[in-house]
Amino acid sequence: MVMYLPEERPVLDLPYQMNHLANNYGYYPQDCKEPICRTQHGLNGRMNSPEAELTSLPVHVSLQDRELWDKFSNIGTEMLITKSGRRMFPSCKVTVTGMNPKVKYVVIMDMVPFDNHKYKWSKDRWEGNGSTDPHLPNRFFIHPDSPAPGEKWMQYPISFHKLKLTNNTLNSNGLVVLHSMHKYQPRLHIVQSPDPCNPHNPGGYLRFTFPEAAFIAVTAYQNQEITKLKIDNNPFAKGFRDNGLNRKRFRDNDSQETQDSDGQAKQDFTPNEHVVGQPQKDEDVDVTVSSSVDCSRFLSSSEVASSVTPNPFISAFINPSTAGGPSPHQNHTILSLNNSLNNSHLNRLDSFVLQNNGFNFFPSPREARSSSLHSLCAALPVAQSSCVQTSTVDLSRLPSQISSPLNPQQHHHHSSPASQTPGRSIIQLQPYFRTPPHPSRQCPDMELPLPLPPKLSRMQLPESALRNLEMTPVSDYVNPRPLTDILNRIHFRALASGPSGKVLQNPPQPEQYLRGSDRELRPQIYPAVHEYIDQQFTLNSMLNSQTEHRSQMDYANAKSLTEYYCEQQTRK
DNA sequence: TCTACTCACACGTTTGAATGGT
DNA sequence: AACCATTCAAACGTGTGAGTAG
Repeated sequence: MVMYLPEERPVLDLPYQMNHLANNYGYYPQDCKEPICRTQHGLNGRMNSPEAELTSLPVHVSLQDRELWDKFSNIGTEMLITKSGRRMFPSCKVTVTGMNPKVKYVVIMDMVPFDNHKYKWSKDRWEGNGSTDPHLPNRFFIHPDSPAPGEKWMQYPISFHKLKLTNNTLNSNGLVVLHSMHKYQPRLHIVQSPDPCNPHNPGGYLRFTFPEAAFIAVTAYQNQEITKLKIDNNPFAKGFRDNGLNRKRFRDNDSQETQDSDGQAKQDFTPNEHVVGQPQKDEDVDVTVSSSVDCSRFLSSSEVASSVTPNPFISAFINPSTAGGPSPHQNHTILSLNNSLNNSHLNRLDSFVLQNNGFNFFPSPREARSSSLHSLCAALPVAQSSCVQTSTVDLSRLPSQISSPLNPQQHHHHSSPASQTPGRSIIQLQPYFRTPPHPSRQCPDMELPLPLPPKLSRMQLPESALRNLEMTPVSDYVNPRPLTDILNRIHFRALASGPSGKVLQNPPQPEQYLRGSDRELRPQIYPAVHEYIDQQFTLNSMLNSQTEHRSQMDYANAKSLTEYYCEQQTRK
């Protein structure tokens, strides 16, 4: 486990080191963890402690590849944004602990402004360049494996490497839209599916931000050291290593760079490196199994009513009769919500959905609108064993300590701005499961046939992990735990995506799965935090928009995802 | 002139279909 | 027929540098 010592982190000589917008709480002591929990009860705003499920769990999140992130952060991370979308490098990979292994969760990521400033690259450093452009509507990247049981989320790091950034506001291909020359930081949302056994329990909602993953969005790299770091660490950029000598186009150019014995350009940013307590590479044995799901759809507020297909995972439950069944490449959804979505707009959306579906599940459009986050989750499959309870949190009681990612010494306490945080912020939810869960939910998912896992990419394994595999003593091959772990994880993913693959003979039992807390490597731990209510509304609104689609669903006959796919298979 | 941005390009990786062997 | 390993080509991800717009 790697302990993170904020006081010892290097201070980057950049303007605007303080993060005024990112309600971020990465450095709370664990007992300061405060959740967001939404419920239809508890108007008093108090957290009914024993009843809280997700929010009462010791859920912690830690960012993976801290060594790499620190290298970038020490220089000033830049992320390329292009019209067609660019992946992040490093990508966000997080490990989660403390979830209920049996309860299903939706994991979402978005980018939030780091501060109120626009930047410009001046010679060799970033400088402030006026105030920020109007913030773009949030677009949320729902992890393609969502929903999945906590057991699965905790088993291996959750990778968001397929998240793409763009500066094209018109792009509707599932990209997260950012402003160039602005600073952002990733934010993770963990949303618990509500328990159909207990309609009064809408589950909970936690949110985490990662200040050391903050970056400036650029259309072209400004800092050559960042370029060099990317080339040296991103396998896709191998063609540019050796100072580009591998490239035919530049082969004739003489390089002035010093080369090491392997012909690799030496990195020269060491003066700024000050990585505290980072694991040695050889110790870094975490393995991330990437998802094979592709990103291609998103849902913006303006498109809510225009028949945009939501996440197939979700749509399978929204309308099982029309969903297309399992696909080798499920789309996942990015939702775009405009905070300024007004009531009239919402009313129009409600009317549209209700009228066009000829289906009046919601007692009223208003109720549909207020259904919020957990209405979406109600449509998601929920683990049989989940018996979560209702809880309420009084946000006004929560600490709001903010730490600057680049200058942690500047920790300070500050209370939530009155403009952003009402004294007591209670999110009310309406549960939509009105009947007991389908009897087939008595059958645990584990009994389903086990599809074969997709191929493991060498690139998705850290170099150290590869070295470990290559150097593993013979005796270790007798008990190849890493591989079984990988297969176990893939098994879990496959369960979530349907029994469409091949079958393994001995599917592991749930008890065999590693708990996240059992992992050896636990870098920076992020206790859960609360957020300002307006930001809650952003996600709230986002999920409301999905709720509009849910109106097609007959909740009385809601099926689990695996159940649905089983039916699809049987029909074939 | 400067800055921010777009695009085509070359190179490397990933992916899945096709093929052949057991 | 089923399974497995290998091969191959297309698709994709990457930074570069020339060109463009304001």
